[in-house]
Amino acid sequence: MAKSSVSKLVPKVPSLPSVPGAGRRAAYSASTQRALVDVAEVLFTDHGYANTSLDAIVAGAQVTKGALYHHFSGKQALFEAVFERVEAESSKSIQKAIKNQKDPWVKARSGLRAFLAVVQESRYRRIVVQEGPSVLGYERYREQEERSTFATVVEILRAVLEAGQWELDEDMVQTFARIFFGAMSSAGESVAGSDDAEAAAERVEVAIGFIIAGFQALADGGVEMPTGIVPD
Amino acid sequence: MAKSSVSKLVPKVPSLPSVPGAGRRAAYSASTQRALVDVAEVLFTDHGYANTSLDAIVAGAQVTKGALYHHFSGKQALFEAVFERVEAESSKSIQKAIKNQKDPWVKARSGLRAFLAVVQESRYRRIVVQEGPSVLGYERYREQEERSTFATVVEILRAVLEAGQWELDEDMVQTFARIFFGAMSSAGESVAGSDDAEAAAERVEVAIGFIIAGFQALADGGVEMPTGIVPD
DNA sequence: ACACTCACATACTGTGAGTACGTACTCCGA
DNA sequence: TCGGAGTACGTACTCACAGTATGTGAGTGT
Repeated sequence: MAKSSVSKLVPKVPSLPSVPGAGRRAAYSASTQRALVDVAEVLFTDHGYANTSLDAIVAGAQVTKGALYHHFSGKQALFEAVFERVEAESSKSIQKAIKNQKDPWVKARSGLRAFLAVVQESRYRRIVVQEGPSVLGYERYREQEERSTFATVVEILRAVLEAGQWELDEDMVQTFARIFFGAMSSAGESVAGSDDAEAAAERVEVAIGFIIAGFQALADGGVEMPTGIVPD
Repeated sequence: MAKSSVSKLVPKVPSLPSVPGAGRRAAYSASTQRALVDVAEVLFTDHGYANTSLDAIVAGAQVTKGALYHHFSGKQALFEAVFERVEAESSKSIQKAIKNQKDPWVKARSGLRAFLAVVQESRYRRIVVQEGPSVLGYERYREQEERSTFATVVEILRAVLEAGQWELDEDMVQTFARIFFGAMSSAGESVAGSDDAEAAAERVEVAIGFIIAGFQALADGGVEMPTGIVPD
C-alpha cells in the first residue's frame, strides 16, 4: 500500500544526457540514486527514521541493498541526503518569496509567511524538525541549518537593522537571529499542530508583528501601530 | 568505563519504609526501578537513544532484561520515564526561581535565567530537546511539554500581561507563550553550543530584555530603558 | 504452613543494519 | 573489435539487539 503509492516514482529510464561527464551508465546511476532518495523521503516522512527499514526503501525503489550501499555509506547517509534536499527546497521557496522586496519590514513579513507555509509541510516537520536533531546529532543539524533557513533569517534581520539605523556587533546579530528563528519555528509548530491552521497563522503574524512594532517603537522613539501590522 | 561510572548508582538496599502500601518486596521493586531509570538517564544522555542497548542498561543496573520488561513495556517506555523525570526536575528548578518574585518583570527575568541554566545541562539538551521529539513523537512530546516547562512560560506571561493592563484572548496568550518559549529554547541552545557560555547568556538576556523593553514601550506609551535591562 | 503471586532470571526468536563477494554491463584504449 | 578495467549493481550471509516465553524462588495474605 505504501509501496504502491511509491512505485510510480521508480522506473524512469533516464533521458540520456548528451552533455557532460559520461554516457548512459552515469545517467542510470544518477536515476537510481534519485529513486532511492525519493522513496526514502516518502517513507521517512510517513513512518519516521527508526520505523523505516532499508528493505522497504530498496523494495520501493526497485533495487537491492547492494545498490543502496554503493551510493550511500549507510542509512544515516541516506537520511542526510533526504534532509539536505528538503532543507534546500524549503530555503529556496523562502528565498523566492523575499528576493524582490525592497522594504525590509515587508521583506520580514513575506519571509515569515513563507516560513509558516514551509513549516506546515509534513516532510519538513518530520524530517527536519522532528527527526533531524536526533538522527544527525545536534552539531551536524546546526551546521546544515546555518547555511540554509537560518541564513535567510540573518539576511532579513540585517536588512531590518540597517533600516532602523541600529548598531549591533556580529555576536548580537547572531543572537537576535537565533531568537527570532526559534520563535518562528516554535510558532510554526503551533500553526501546524492547530485545528485551524489559517487562524493560527494569523495569530502568529499578529504576535510577531507586535514584537516588531515594539522594536520600531524603540527605534524611532514614537509609539504607534497598535495592531503591529506593517501595511502591505 | 561507562559501566564503572554508573555502577555506584546501583546497590542501594532500600531503607524499608514502614509506611504504606507494602513491605520489603515493594521497596526492593521501587529501588530497582529507580536504578533502571538512573542508569538509563546517564546512558541515554551520553550515547543517545539509538546507541544505547537495553543490555547495557540492565548491566549497569545489575539486573536482567526480565526485570526491565517487568517494570516497563519496552525501551520507549523506559525513555519516557527518564524524560518525564528530567522535565519534572527542570520545571521544578525554574518554578523555585520565580515563586517568590512579586514584580512580573523581575519574575520574567528570573525565569529566563533559570531556564538558561537548565538548558545548559547536557541531560536536558540531549533527552528533552534532541531525542524527545523523535523518540516520543511530536504529539506526546508536546503534551509533556505543555504541563511542565511550557506551562511555566504561560504563567510568567500572564503575570506580565496583567501588569501591562493588556487584554488578550486565550488563543493569543498561547501563541505568545509559544513564541517566547521557542525563542528561549533556541537562544538556550545557542548558549549551550557557545564557546563562552557566560557571555552568550549575557547576550541572550540583553536581547530578550530588548524585546521586553519594546513591549513596555508599547504598553505605557513612553520609550525608555535603551539597554532593555530591567533593574534587579 | 500453604497457596499464590510478585519480582525477577534465563534462554530463545525475529528483524534489520551492515558486509563480503560475485557478476554483468559499460567505457576506453589499442 | 576486442579485451581489460572499473563501475553499478545483486545475492547471501553475519551480527547486534529489541522483544518474548517460560521458569523460579522469595514474600505475602489467610
